[in-house]
Amino acid sequence: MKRASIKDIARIAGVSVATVSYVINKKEGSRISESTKNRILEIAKEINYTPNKIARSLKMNKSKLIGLIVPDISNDFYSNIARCIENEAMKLGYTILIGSSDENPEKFKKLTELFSEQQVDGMIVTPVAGSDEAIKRLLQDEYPLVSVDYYLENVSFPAVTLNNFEISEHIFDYLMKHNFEELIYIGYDTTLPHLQDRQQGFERKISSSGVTAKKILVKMGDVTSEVHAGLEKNLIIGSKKTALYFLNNKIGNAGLHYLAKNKIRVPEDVSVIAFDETDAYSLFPTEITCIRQPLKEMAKQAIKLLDEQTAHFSMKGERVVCQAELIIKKSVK
Amino acid sequence: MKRASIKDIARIAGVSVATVSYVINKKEGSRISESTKNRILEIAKEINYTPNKIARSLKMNKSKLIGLIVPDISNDFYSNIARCIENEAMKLGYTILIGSSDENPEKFKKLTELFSEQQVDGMIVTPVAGSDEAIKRLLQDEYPLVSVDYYLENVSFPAVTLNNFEISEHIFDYLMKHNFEELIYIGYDTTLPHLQDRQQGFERKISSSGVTAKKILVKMGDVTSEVHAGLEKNLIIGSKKTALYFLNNKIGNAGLHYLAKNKIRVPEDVSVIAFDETDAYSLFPTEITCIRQPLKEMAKQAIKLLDEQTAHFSMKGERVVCQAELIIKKSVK
DNA sequence: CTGAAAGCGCTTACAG
DNA sequence: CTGAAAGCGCTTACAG
Repeated sequence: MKRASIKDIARIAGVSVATVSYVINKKEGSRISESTKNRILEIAKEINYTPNKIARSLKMNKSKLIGLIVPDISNDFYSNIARCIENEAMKLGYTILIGSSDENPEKFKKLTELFSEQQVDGMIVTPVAGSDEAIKRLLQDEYPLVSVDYYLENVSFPAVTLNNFEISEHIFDYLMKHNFEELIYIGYDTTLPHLQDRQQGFERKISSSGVTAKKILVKMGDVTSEVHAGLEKNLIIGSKKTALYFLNNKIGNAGLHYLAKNKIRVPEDVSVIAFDETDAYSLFPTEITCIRQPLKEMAKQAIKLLDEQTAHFSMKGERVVCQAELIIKKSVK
Repeated sequence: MKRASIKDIARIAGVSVATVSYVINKKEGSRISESTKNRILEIAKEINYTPNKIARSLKMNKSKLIGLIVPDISNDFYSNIARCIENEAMKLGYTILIGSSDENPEKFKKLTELFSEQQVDGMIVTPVAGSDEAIKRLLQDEYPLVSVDYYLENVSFPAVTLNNFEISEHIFDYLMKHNFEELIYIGYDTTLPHLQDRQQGFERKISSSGVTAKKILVKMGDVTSEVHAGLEKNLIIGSKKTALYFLNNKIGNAGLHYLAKNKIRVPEDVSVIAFDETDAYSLFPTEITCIRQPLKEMAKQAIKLLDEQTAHFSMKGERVVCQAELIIKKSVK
């Protein structure tokens, strides 16, 4: 795998490496004669030259690499946003390094270290509970950083988030139009603020309305079985007119799985609203009313914020809030 | 983002960069005195030193980067295998660069160029129709390469594949035990050999059995609508005892979506077998009998083959065939 | 219009 | 036990 270098071209063309470099990089400022330019370009093609970006990176102190840390790239939501980020990154000439943290702060830290050693120009991360330390460290080193989905309260850096609180309020209002007697909402048992926002938006409305509401919180590790157990215990078909609100896609999947398995009809027996819009929902007999996150927009903003950071690092911690959208289908009656 | 270098440590410790390098890399051969060793390590920690892998890569001609090219990282199957590859890669100290080709040979080529410029140590790819040119080029440059899922007939390089032909034969035998009068199978309209194997294994059995079988081939671009149209036309509920065989996860999703939407019961109205095992299937009211690909095993083999290639490049083109498994659930009666 | 030279942060064979 | 030096493949300010 011996690759041709700028030196080889220079030798063959009988010019200096500087000249070759100028030609390859199409610098307009330094004017090389057309003839040498053409000769160099021809030789480059002939010997199959491809630039060595690593050498370039070393010299330029820019790798054009972005590290992306998600909880789990095999999770539908994250693979979808990763795809959007990939697209936006490519547009600006960046390539994506990917790592999954499994919501584990140790792994998260390892990944940040790995990526920073690989000299990524910045990272897009979804922090996890306990990752504050690692993040502060990166910020201390003035590492460009943007968080998507999650944000942290006690650390200030740019984040692309969702109007979680407001959309949950909105969902409550939407449900209330249908006169439900009981609401059951299922979320994570977590300290992560963006997920708490989702719950609290809903809760604020509940408390000022007097409707019966049951909250089920599940551990991140064992979503499926806890969601099933929670519904088993709390969902009594035929007693009251009930709506379910699943606060993210994993919970939504587990919840719908439970309903499918137990032949509980939607919306005849119970109504459902689920956060996130995933392909999987389409296999459920009823089209699911859901909350769509504007993934493309979020990805675009994240890359933009990151790219700005690479130019001028700032700790401002501006937060870009994207607007989630309620997609009304047929699962609420 | 000025980072400490080996030089800084050397200066502070009053030793040469060579000494620092030896200590940092824990070379046992060259024995540095305990006292300088400790001093260096302490300083490194104090000034927050992290090695610059790019400089190391340049010198060593090894980046510890692997490029992964899949058709679409947001597709459930590929994000799952990507996750497995990530895990296996990490074990050997590799980091993953990701790119999606969208089954587009131009994009595929771009990604190979991008990754090779980034000096990846090798690539794991799923070739697409028309990517032969780009692949040959890589092979010419003696670029370590492994294909997963897909393989190419006219180009020889290591591949991790599935026993597609045999598992389809096996599925036929399994279905025949249930005395179906009609089989409908849906696959891609493609020249890719591994997908043809899936069809042909099935077809060989059909022709020697005399059972009625309908083949539906759909274009890769527009799976959902074509699957729906195909089923609309060919699936007549109540006429014959029928089984459906979906040849991959995208088709499986589209097919099950059609059944769910039209309230066609499984297995009462029609039986179903689907390739791949995805979370999405769990939202379907019936547990789906499916073919599980051993993703972990495939990832492990892919990384192993690639790692071997980086040590000694060979064009042998050995093919590792992994065994798919029929997971019997409740969708066949 | 072109080249010599320094330097990015490392590693390593060699010398002492 | 430690250091001087070359070199990986680039870029770029400077000189001519």
